[in-house]
Amino acid sequence: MSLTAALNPPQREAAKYLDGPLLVLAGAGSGKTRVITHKIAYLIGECGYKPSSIAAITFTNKAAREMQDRAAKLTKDVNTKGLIVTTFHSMGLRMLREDAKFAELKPAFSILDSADAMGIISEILKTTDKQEIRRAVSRISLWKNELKSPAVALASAEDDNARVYAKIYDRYDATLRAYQAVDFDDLIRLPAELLDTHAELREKWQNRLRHILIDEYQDTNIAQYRLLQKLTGVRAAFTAVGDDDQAIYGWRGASADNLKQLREDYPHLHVVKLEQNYRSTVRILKAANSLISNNPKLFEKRLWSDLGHGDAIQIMPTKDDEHEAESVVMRLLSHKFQHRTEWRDYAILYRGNYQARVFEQALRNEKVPYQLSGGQSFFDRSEIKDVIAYLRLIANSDDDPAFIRAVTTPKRGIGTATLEKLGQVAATLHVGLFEATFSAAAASQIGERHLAPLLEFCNFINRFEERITREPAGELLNDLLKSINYEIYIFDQDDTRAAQSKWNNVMEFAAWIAKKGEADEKNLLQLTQTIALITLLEGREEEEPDAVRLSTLHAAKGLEFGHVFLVGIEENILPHREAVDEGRLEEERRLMYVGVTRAKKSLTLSYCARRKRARESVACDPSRFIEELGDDVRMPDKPSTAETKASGSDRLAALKAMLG
DNA sequence: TTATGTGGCTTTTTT
DNA sequence: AGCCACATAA
Repeated sequence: MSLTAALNPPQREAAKYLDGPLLVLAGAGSGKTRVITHKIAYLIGECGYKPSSIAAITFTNKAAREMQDRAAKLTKDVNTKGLIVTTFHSMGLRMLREDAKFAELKPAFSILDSADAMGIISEILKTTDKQEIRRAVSRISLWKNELKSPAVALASAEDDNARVYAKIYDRYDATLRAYQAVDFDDLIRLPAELLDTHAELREKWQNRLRHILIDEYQDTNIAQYRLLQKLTGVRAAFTAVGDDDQAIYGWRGASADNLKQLREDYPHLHVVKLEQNYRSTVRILKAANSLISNNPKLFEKRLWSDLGHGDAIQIMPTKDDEHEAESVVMRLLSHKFQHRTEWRDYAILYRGNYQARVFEQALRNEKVPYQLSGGQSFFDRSEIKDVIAYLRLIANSDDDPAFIRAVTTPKRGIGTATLEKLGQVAATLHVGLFEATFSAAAASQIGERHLAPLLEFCNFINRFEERITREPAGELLNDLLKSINYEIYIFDQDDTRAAQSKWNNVMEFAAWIAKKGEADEKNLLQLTQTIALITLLEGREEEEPDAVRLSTLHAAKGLEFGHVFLVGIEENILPHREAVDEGRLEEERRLMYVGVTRAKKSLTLSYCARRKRARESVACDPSRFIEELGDDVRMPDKPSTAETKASGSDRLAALKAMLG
């Protein structure tokens, strides 16, 4: 039995094509992941590739995990051990750890998260204005994603404004180097630069990897593309799979131009189009096609489906955000009752994470199990970040942001004034805060009363540093938590309920470390070095297997659901106001397109007449995108009165009565 | 100098 | 509802 027998002709062509670079233009629901997993199976099972010579690269850890699962299932009789399935960022991290010295980094360098990055920028700019900081961070990020160094950024700056930002970029990068730290963008940019400048590294990696498959290619940026080019070299053995209509990461430096660029850079590029949609009904697909036809076309592509017409797309006008959440949940309940579906068949998708709150409340009120995806990561919670700060500092004593967080949490009598002084000492000596603590200058400039706790803290860290590679990760972490009295600190800080939840998170983290340490035979140092890239969902996914999914549109890409509710489909939200102001309407439209094409059987859109924003209530208009869905989808003539709060609860009561 | 309490202000998307 | 700046107490 051929490993590609289950594919349709273009899918099979894509899976078996090995004569050079391949671009698969795969519309929504056309079997992208299927092609990639089958190709992996084919390469290993029929072409004799070693699993470890194949890399499949995705954008999120979740997608990577799903791909790993599907590939493993498909190749039951084929051994996939060693197969590399990762995100661009973890691939880059892997390379950078291995070849850190070429980048003048110690192997235990730290990875700074966005909060750390914003903190550094805030210091440089001497401001706390979030808007201003975010502008600088995003500017720098875009430069990094274009592989532009601070010097190049400065040279190519066109006005004073850009020159100022370029100088900030320069100081920011110097700061990172001093901390022996990298940010998320560096995880792509530095490996790409290393391969560019070091032939020996190029050779090493090109020999190791014989075929690379990239999912969601439309969302790659220049740095990622360059990394791919350097990894594949002249053989250019890669399969890029993407859909320009689903490019939604332009703000992160991704550009569908990369799709065009491929054609120019690889004249022999073979292109396969997948146009049959196996996911959605004709009605949903028609609306999606109608919507996206308002965007200029890069590659001509016509999606079709033979899954029947299906239900009409529903539009739900509501009074305000609370009413919207209640109405959606109610409609969901009645739909589930009528169709005998599972909770997991439903998804509620929205533009911004903040929109989730009202829906969570409404779902909780009705005891509907739900799972929140995207949003704040487990590792972004303050209590987890506290613990990680200790680990980071133990691993890398140059990591000043980690030092500051750890030394002040829990409070140990060291405040801003002392840290300020220590910072000055460190700056004149050109060392980190940790090392500066032990200097003669510190002894002379910082009073005994404040220096003593500093020294005690640093010695404490040193003692753990000696143990970190020797003792089991779980035990050592528990020891650390006990030593800093973290539980007491947590319960002092918050009321019992909040504290308990925080402490539970810490315990969950500790348990996760212990388990991971044993399973992968990794010590605490090794675990610390990968933590920054892992998200909450990895460990918790199975807890609530049958639950309604709450997700941002961005985080929903690549997923599909029987029944989808797109909520808050209003001007200023989708499309987002700033996106409209800055002329980025097309990407907003693609975001809407991604939402529409998540649905298999039914699609419901909702919007509010008024919405609470900050403290006051503001009037809202339905999104222009609703009209663009085509004649088949009609706006109701006037805001429906059928679904007011009162009648809503009545129907809900009736429904509950029926359910007994 | 450090730790804690209060009032004003705010929300795009993610590795 | 949460975060930050600022003011005040220890």
